[in-house]
Amino acid sequence: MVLMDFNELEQIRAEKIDVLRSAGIEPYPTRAKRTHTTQQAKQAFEQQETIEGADPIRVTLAGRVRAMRPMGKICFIHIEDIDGRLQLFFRVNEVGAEAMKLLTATVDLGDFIEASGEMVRTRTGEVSLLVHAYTMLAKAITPLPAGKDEIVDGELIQHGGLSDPELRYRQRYADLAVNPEVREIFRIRAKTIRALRCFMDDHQFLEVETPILQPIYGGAAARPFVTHHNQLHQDLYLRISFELYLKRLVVGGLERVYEIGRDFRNEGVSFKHNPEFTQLEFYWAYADYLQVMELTEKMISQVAMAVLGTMQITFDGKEIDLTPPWKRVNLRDGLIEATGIDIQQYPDGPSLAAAMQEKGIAANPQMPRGKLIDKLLGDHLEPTFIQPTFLYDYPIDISPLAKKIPGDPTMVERFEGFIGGMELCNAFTELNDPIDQEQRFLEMGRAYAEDDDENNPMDEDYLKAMCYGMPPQGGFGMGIDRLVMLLTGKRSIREVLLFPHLRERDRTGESSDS
RNA sequence: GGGCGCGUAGCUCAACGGCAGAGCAGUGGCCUUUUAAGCCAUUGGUUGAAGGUUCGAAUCCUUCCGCGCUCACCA
Repeated sequence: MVLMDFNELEQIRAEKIDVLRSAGIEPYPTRAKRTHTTQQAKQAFEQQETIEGADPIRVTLAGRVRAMRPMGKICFIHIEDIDGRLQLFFRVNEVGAEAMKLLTATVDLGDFIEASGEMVRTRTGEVSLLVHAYTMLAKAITPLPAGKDEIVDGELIQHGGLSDPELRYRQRYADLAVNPEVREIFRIRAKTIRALRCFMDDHQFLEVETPILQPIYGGAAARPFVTHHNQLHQDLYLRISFELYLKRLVVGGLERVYEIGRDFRNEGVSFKHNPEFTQLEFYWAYADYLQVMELTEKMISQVAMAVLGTMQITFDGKEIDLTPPWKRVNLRDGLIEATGIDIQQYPDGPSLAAAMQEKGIAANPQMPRGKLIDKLLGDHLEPTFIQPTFLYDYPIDISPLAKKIPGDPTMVERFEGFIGGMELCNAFTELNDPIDQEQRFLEMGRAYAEDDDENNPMDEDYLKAMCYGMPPQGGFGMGIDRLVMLLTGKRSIREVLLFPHLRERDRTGESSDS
């Protein structure tokens, strides 16, 4: 029982709850009566101040106590609310001796309080609320993990605040309460998603929702999470992409569709991977991957402008310019330049692996050709693409849902977008030939072991949809978390997820018996 | 999963084989314009867990738990 485990500091605060109750004060009242936020009150005051002999501005503010300076018969408290901090000025003259005594006896840093009075300027010129009456709104028992801070030229300088990453992620509420820059990350995240939505809507894309629980997973090479429907006695998978469902909708005549939602992949966790992550996918009938490329650079640059007001961002100490057009690099040419290997000359895995080994690049000859190429581009191209770059024209064997380049049966019309040395998006001209698609599924099946989870099962219903006729279309997928990383300058995906996945804490403290 | 690093008071950190400490927060006192308020006094620890080496372990060794970085994995 967590409430039995109060430490000494919490015990002392919990006792103050009793002090309040015995003074006839409810420490958790049902309602608040706020009339202004801190900034509204400040603005109202500053406006009124210019008028000679104007009536005082009377307000009721509510917020969390973030600083407290009791000085005997007066007391200064800074409260913080959604849009900033404001100083409360308590004087025994206004609030009375009894309330003054209770203030210092029962109010702690972290408590939510409400105070009403008139706006004034203190001797040092700070706009403050001269408090006539105050009430407790919610007594905090656990002290915030905050150090002291000061405001210098409007900048908040924290002295010894919360920095332990584990505590920050496990107790994100405490992190948010204490670190305003963390709150800002999630404002940027919200703005980013809104800007993406606006962009898609403005381009006549219809927002849709497709199943998260799927009987057959597909659309990406990834291990799925498995779950079970009890009543139907049916295993279900959490989706690893939206692709196959969205393209069914294009078959149905919804020419432009998009979805923003969560994907789940049962894979390793890293600074750019979380088991669940947010994805934008769109499908665009009668467009090809070149049009998608143009729409992509337009979208990202416009989103940056909407969110940050600029197309110049700084990521990992590097200046990045998102202004279109972006650099375009042909995959084959890029690999020749970076590694001296012309993938065209090595039609299968073993020959390509041998060529790689000759260049001193570790390569497993057992690996399929596509995976080797993927490894080459991941190691030798991806990290070099700091400025926005489209890498285009991929080998067919790592792109089973993309359409062949006319006249070249080994390559497909596909591109990936990279920024800051990180893959951001993946797109292609979609394969719409059901017979070709069935072949690709069968080839994929052969390339993977039967028990390999990445061996995507044949989705017969998807083929059936395609048999009804699927218009040519361009498709696109992007990790929104990574875009938010770029826009906030954060190197870890965990920084841009409110509740990143962490291993379960060993609650008992006993060593595991496994 | 492998390698490296880290885990000490509520928070930020010292002590690196010899009495577990500081600042902030807390508690008591003084203080009617402060703002990292100040002054005086003071509480607070199973050093992540378990085992081992040693006269003696926060410190050295082993195992485990968690976090970080990194490699592997990751159309």
